[in-house]
Amino acid sequence: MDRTPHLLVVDDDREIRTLLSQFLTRHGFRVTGAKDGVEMMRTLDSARVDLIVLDLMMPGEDGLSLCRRLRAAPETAQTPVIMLTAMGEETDRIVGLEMGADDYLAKPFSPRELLARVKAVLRRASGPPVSGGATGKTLGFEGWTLDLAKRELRSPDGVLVQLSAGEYDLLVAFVEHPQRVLTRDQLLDLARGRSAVPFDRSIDVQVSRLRRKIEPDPADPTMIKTVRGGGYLFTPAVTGA
Amino acid sequence: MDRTPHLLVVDDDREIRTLLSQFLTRHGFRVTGAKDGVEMMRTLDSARVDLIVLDLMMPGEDGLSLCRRLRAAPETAQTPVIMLTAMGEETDRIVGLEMGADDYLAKPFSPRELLARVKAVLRRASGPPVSGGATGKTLGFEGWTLDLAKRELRSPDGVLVQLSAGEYDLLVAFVEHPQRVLTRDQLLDLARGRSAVPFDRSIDVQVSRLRRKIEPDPADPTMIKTVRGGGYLFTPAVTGA
DNA sequence: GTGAATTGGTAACGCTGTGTAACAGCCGGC
DNA sequence: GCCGGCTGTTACACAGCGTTACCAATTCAC
Repeated sequence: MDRTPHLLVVDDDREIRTLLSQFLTRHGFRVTGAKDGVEMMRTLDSARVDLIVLDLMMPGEDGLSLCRRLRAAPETAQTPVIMLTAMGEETDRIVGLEMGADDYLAKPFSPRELLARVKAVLRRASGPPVSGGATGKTLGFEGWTLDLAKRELRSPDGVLVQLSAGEYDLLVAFVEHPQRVLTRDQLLDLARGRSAVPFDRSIDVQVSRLRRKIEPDPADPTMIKTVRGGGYLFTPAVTGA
Repeated sequence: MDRTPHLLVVDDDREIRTLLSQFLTRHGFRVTGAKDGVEMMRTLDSARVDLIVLDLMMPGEDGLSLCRRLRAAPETAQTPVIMLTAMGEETDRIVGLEMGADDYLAKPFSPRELLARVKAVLRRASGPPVSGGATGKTLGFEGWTLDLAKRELRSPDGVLVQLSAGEYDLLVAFVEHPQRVLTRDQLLDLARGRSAVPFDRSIDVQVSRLRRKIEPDPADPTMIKTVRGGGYLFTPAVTGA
C-alpha cells in the first residue's frame, strides 16, 4: 500500500520551496508547495496532508497566525506542524510551540536536519489522547448516518451497511466535501493518501462499488453524481452531529 | 521475546538528548527522545515506557510540573522517573523526590553514572507491583468492566471472563487508546514492549483470540474493528472508574 | 448526421492483506 | 521429567483492492 506521507511546505520564498520540495521528494515524501496561507488552505481543503512545514515570517498572514488557524479548525487540529524561522530566539521558540507547532527549526538549517525532524515528528504523530481529539463525531445525510468513531454506516431505516475499508474511506472523503466536484486525483489523495498513476481507474471502480451499496438505483445515481471530464460530486447536504 | 526496557529521555537540549540516546542505546536499551512535555505525552500515549529520564529545567512546562502530571495520570503513576537538574542544591533534590521522582542526578554527570541509576531504578521498579499497569482503577466499556488492579475482566452480565496474560495486555492497550486506529507496531509496543519482526502476525492472532472471548459475534466484530492496511480500532467509548 | 475518439461503468482476474486452525516451543507447576 | 496452558509461527482460505478489458454513453470532427 502506498502510504507515502504527504508534506505541505509553506514559504513565500519560491527558491526555498522548490529546494525543500526536491530534497524531501528525493527522500521518499510526496511534497506540495504553497506560497502563502491562501494556497495552504486551498491544498488542505482538497488533499490529505500528513505534516506541514510552515515558515514563521511571511508577508500577509504570518506563520503564527496560520498555525493558530490550523489548530482552531477541527480537520487540521491534529496535523503536525514544523515551524521555520529566521530568528533563533528563545521567545519565538516558545511562542511557536505554544501556538501548537510540533517542532521548530531556526534558519539557516541544513535540509538533512529538516528531514530528521520530519521523520521524528511523523513517527510520533499518532495524535494526542481522545481528550482534545475530534473523534466520535457522527455525520448525517439524506437520512443516512455515518459514525466516524465506529466507522459504521447506517441506512435511513437504521440498518447497518457493511462497507469495506476502502469504501468507507471514500465515503468519508465525499461526506467531508459535499456539493463540490472532486477530481479523481483529489479523491485518491483524500481517501487513499496517494497520487494517481497513469490510467488509474481505481477511483472509478471504487465509486461503482460504493454506489452499489448506497444508491437506491446504482444505474441512475443521485447521491454520487458523475461530472464528465471533472470527477464526482456528492450532492446531499451533510449535517454534523 | 524482546523485553528490552524502553526509556524516554525528556530534555529540551537536543545535544544532550542525542548523546544520552546513543549512549543508552549502545548499552542495550530502547530509547525515545522528547524535547518537551507535549512530545513526552505523545510518546507515552502510543508506546509503553519503562522509565523516564526527565530534565528539571525546561522552557515551557518544566520537569517538576511534568512529573506532577505523570503522577496524577493513572497510566503513568507507576512509571519510574529519574530527574536531571543543572543545580545540585539540596532543596531541588527534595522537591524532586517529593514530586515523585525515583532518583535524581545533578548535571554535569557522566553517562555511566546515569546508566547505573537507570539500572538500579529498573531493578527496584520491576519488583513488587504489576509493571506499568495502573493499579486500583477500573475501566468500563459497553457494559464490560476491566479491573486493572485485579487484572480481571467482567462481561456485562457480571461473569468473570478468563483472559490470558497476553490477551489482557492487548485489551488494556486497546482500552487505553479507544477510537484510534492502532497499527500492529503500536499494539506490539504497547502490549508486548517489543517491535515487529518481518512478517510478524502475532498481533493478528492475538486479536483473533481476544475477539473470540469478548465479541458477541467474532466473525463480525463490533468492538475491535479491522482497518485494512492500517491496523485495529477499539470502537467503544471508555469510562474511567 | 455519421463515424471516430474520448470518457466512464463495471465484470473479471490476480495480488495482497487478514482470519484463524494447527502446530511447536517455552515455561511453570507438580 | 511430565503435563497443560500460553504464545509465536506457519499455512491456507478468503475477501478487498487495483488493474485490465470491454462495452456503453457522450462528445468531437467533419
